[in-house]
Amino acid sequence: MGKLDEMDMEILGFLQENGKRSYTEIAKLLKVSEGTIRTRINRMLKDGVFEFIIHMDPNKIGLNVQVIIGISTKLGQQEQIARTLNQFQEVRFVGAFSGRHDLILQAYFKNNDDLVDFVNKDLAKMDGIISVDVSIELKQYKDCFSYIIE
Amino acid sequence: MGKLDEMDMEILGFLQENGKRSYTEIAKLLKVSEGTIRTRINRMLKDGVFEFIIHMDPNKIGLNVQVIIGISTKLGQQEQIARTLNQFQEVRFVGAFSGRHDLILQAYFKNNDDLVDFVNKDLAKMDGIISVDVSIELKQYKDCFSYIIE
DNA sequence: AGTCCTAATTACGAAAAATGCAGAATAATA
DNA sequence: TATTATTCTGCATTTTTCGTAATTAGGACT
Repeated sequence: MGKLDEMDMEILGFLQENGKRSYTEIAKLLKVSEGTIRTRINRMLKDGVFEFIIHMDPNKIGLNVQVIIGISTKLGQQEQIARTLNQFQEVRFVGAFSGRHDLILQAYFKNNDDLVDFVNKDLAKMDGIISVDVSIELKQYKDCFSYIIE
Repeated sequence: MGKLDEMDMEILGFLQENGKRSYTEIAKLLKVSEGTIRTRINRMLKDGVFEFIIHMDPNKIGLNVQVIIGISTKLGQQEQIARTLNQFQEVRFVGAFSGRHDLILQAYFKNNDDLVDFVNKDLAKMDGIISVDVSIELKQYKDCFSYIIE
């Protein structure tokens, strides 16, 4: 999988501003042909460099309780716990981390009851969890997906 | 801003699988006209229900150090600190939380040096920060954007 | 029921974009 | 320089989007 060159990064730069930009428009901006942009975008998609998605506002679709949960796990059980967490639709993000918590996850719930059920039933059932540290989001200041620095 | 009905949620359900689906395709799937899908998508975009974006793999664009940082702030200075954090390109997410940390942020860096600079220079300069708890991502298990549960 | 009003849906032609490929240009290697 | 592989361009075809007008559906009210 070849490395990205300057033009690839510029294409990503335009797309991160607006995922709906057309090949044609980007081609005009970069003064190359439409086919060039198309080839490069398809290659990057194939290589998993990026994907076209939608970003929904959780609150607007009824997911009003957003949390970040730090989990300490018993040695050797981290991976298995992470895989179990993966399977929950409510869980948006799971990662293994160095630092205070072994695993950190982000999850969205309709309401507090659903969160409490998740923590007290689903998490409580899992073997190998030492401790759980729940942080409930009170206010969101930033949630952006444009992290190419030009 | 009206509430979303069943068809809106179905449209979001299709788009969350693939942000490139066409009006035409979704229309066929839901057995309505293309114009209906277009009208509804445009209304949801106007209302901020969702947006079309790309999701880049940080590692594939050279951002190999991903962190979650918890920050404890002095009373009354949280908002101002959050706004300062917003301005950093490296910072992808900032929220105010209940729990152990007042603010939690997610950020991506090219390398450890850039992370260290951010923590020891940028964060250290900010007034009102009591403590900082850096967790470095070792492995990502899940990072998905499909959180409509059907 | 019937009328009025509003919002949602459909229909359709025109413009724009995506797609599939062939051929030209470019770069890389021997 | 010749050769090969890769990238880029140009163009015809198909598909999608877009603008808009006509139609339909659903209330609210008499």
